[in-house]
Formats: sequence, structure tokens, C-alpha cells
Amino acid sequence: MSDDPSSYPVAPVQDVLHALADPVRLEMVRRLWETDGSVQCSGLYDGVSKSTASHHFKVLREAGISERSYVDGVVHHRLRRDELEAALPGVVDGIVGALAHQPVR
Amino acid sequence: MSDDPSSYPVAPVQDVLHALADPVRLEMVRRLWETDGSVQCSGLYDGVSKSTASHHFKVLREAGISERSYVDGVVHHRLRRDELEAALPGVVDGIVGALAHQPVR
DNA sequence: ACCTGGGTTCGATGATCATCAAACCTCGTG
DNA sequence: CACGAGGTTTGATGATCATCGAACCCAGGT
Repeated sequence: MSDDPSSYPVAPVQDVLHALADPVRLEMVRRLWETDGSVQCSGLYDGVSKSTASHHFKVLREAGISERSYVDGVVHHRLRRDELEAALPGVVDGIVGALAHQPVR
Repeated sequence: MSDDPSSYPVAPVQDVLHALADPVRLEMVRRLWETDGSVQCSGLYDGVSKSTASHHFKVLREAGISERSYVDGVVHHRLRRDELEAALPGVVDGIVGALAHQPVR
């Protein structure tokens, strides 16, 4: 019912960093990263409630990191790779890459 | 007085991101970035008190981002470029690069 | 010894934020 | 229409954290 857009321009670096500096959101981004295309909400988190997850999706969206779409009446998310790469070349790539080499938290 | 080390290993990605996701610290890193070598504390911030700055230095140090040294009885800081590049290739580079292209906050 | 300049630590305060449950919305299907 | 599955919004709560002043420490100089 809200009329907030399904995507925003990539926010200033600082806001993007803030969006990524949370374990739940970082994991969401990690899962989005390894999926080309879009994923259903429910597949992007565990360990937190639906409402908390929804909050995190909003933060990611408003930072211009992810984008929402409706597929078969169900909400999907995808990573805005190209826009991110244009605004912050190498950054998300490097972050997700480093995530792969370190113990899960 | 404290006996905390002058440098730490680069922390997990998430902690590094948290350390960078603050305007004061990000500016400190930006200034360190454009200086090869070490800088005196006082040259790395403005707009906050000494105690606040000291707090931010500690966060950066504990995340393994910067390193402390004593030159002429005065505290200096330098960016741990190589260690950061090894742990998070392209990340700090990309962040500071993006900072240059966006309005100051 | 006294001061001063440059940093740090402590304690307190206010702001931000992650989290949840409950109510709500919106489809699609029986 | 009623119901349920999947998300969102709201309001409240507790935790984290940025910020400051004040006290402190540690050199150098006078």
C-alpha cells in the first residue's frame, strides 16, 4: 500500500556503507550476489522475524543497493550490480569476495 | 594508561564496514588515503572534540584500518594500505575514489 | 618543579537503530 | 466471499554508539 519506489539511485558512499554494516543485511547482499536474477524475500534471511527482514530490505532499497519487483504477485529482490559498480567500482565485489574467505558469524 | 597495541590485524569485513560507516571516521580515512606516510592526529579531523576524535581513532585501529606510531613524542597515524588491500582488495580504493566524486557532507 | 601542548580515559547523556509482536494490506485460490 | 500466504507498517523496547567535559597522562621546554 505504500507508494515508495521499487528502486532508488545509489546513495552516497557513507549511506551505502551504513547499509552494509549490519550482519543481517550483509548476508542478504551475499545471497543476492550469488544469484543472477531476482530472489524471493523469504530466501534471503533467517534468524529474524518477517518485520525485521522487511525493515532491512527497505534500508537496502533506499541505499540503492537492491531493487524490488513483483513476480507472480510475490515480492522479489535483485542486486543493482551495474549501478553499484558504476558508483562504487570494485567495492561490493571486494566485500563479498572477502566474505567468502572468512568464518561465518 | 592503556597498553593496547599500535596495530591490530584487519578485522572481519563486517567490522571494517562498521568502522567506515561513520562520517568522521570516513573523513579520517580519506585524509589518510591521500597521505603517503603518517599524519599527526590533529590533522585528521575537525568539528569534533579531542576525546571524540580519540574514540574514532581507536575504532579505526581496532578494525585494523589504521596504525599508530610515535614520532617526536607525538602520535601519528597511517593507513594500513597493504594489509587492507590483501584482506579487502579494491574496497578502500573504491570507497575513497567514490568520495572524491560526491559532494562533501 | 612548573607549565603547556597533544592524546587518552571515564562517566554521563542523547540519538540512532535492530528487534519483535500485532495489526494491516493484497493478492490468489478454494 | 472467505481464507491463507507473503510482506509491510506501527509502536514499543532495549542495545549500541557518537558526543562531550573533566580528569588524567606523558613528554618537552623554561
